[in-house]
This record gives sequence, C-alpha cells and structure tokens, in this order.
Amino acid sequence: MKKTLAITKALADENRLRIIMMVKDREACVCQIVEVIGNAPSTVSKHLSILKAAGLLDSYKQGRWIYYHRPARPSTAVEMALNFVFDSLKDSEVIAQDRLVGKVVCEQDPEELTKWQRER
Amino acid sequence: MKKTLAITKALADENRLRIIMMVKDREACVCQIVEVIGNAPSTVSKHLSILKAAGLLDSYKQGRWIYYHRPARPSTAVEMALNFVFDSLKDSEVIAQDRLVGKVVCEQDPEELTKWQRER
DNA sequence: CCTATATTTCGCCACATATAGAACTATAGT
DNA sequence: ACTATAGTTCTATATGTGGCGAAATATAGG
Repeated sequence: MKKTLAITKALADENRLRIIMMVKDREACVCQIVEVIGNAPSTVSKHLSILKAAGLLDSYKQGRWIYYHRPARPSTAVEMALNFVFDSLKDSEVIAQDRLVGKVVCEQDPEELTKWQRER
Repeated sequence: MKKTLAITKALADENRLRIIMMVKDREACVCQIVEVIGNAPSTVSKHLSILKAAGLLDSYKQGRWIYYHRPARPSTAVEMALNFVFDSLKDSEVIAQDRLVGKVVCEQDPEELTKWQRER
C-alpha cells in the first residue's frame, strides 16, 4: 500500500505530470525542466525528489548538472502507472505546448541556457 | 489534463484505494463500505463522490440504498488506472484484511447491517 | 401525510502540501 | 585554494484536503 500511495500521490499534481511527460522520450537536466515548467528551481527540485522517491523517474549527475529520465528498469506498478499517464495525456493541450517549448530548451547546452536564465 | 488529474487525485488517498478494491468484484452499498472503511458516513460519501466524478466508480439507487460498483464502460484512461491499482494492490496486507471483513459485511442484508449499526 | 432512516451536503477544524526565497552543498574552472 | 554556480535542503506561508457532526434530502412503510 505504501508504494502504491507514493506513486498515486506523486501523480496527483499537474506540474509533476508535466515533468513526467517532458522526460518521456529524452532526458533533461533541472535547469531545462525549470524553464519549461516555470516554477522556482527549489520547487522543481522538490517535485523531482517526490517523483524519484516513487520510482517514476531516475537521475544521474554529470558535472554540475543532474539529468532526470525515465527509469530503465521500472517495477510493474511503476510501468503500469507510467503507461496510464502517457496514454491519458497523449492528446493534452498543455503537454503539446510543453513539447514545443521543450524541443527548443532541450536542444540547447545547459551552459547556454543557465547563462541566459541568470541574465534575466 | 483535467480528467487525468481528477483520476490521479482520486487515487491519492488510502481509503479511496481501499474502496476501489472493495468493489472490484462485487457491488456494495454505502453502509457496507462505511463498515469496512471505518469512517463516518459523511466522509465515505465524499470519497465516493470523488471517485464517481473521476469515472472510477458508478452507482445506482435501489430503494433507500445506493449501490456502488466498477464502471461498466470505463474510458481507456480509467481502465488503465484501475488495472494499475488492481495489480499494484493485489498482495496488499490492508486489502487482504478488508477482503475478510468485506466478505462478512457484504453477505448481510443492508437492512440487518444498518439495524446493527444503529444499535451501536 | 407522517415517521423513520440511508445518504448527501454543509460548516468547520486539523493537517498536508505546493510554492518561493534563503541558506547550504558540491563541482568546474581558474 | 578561491570563485562562481547548478542543484538541494530549510523555513515560512498560503492553499488544499480529509475528517466529523449537524442539517438537509429522499425514500419506504404505515
């Protein structure tokens, strides 16, 4: 029950669903996710830790950047939950918009992106 | 996104997951669900309305009693969500306990059960 | 029509949680 | 070693949500 609830509670937030969809087909570092979601870095970081604790996301560190991505070997429960989210949101307007922004943001070097973020 | 969030928020509560599992294989009226979950009738009623609004449960009225059950024709999203819950909780200890109590409670007439509930 | 009662709705309270900003940690580059 | 900085953790706050009891609603049975 505890693991199941960790998953369902993690999914019960719009911004966390957006993050899941954002890293469905490509990894992204925190600064890129921040740019798409539009929350403060501390808020996005909290969302990411909740998603990771539930097993819905995985991450690795590369220099100063931490990349988040779909778990390589998800549990059956996580896999079913993710498939539900992917299918349920495949035609969402919000997600479509995020895809457009995400495409631009994720094609940039984190180096360039953070530089631009600081200058604002 | 709105429909998806209605589903995920509805699933993000232990007692609502218990209710979903309770009516997985048989319908139950509110007084029977109250007996198994252990909340006040008003609380259970709220849970049921949230689950029904998300499409995760359906109901019909029979006299003074209202029976809740799995939706007969769920949307794809609802079906995937329910399958995730069913699979994820199939070995849960809490759910196993509920099954035992539920078996006893649901074999009684609501008439008998409510009489007994009032006398407490 | 009146009473009893199963369920829902309303009003309220306690607790959980999403959010931002400040402080902290760890890493790269000089 | 020092500085800059990406990301996390901590602190505070505002909103959301689960819970109960009381009032309202609707139905059965006389």
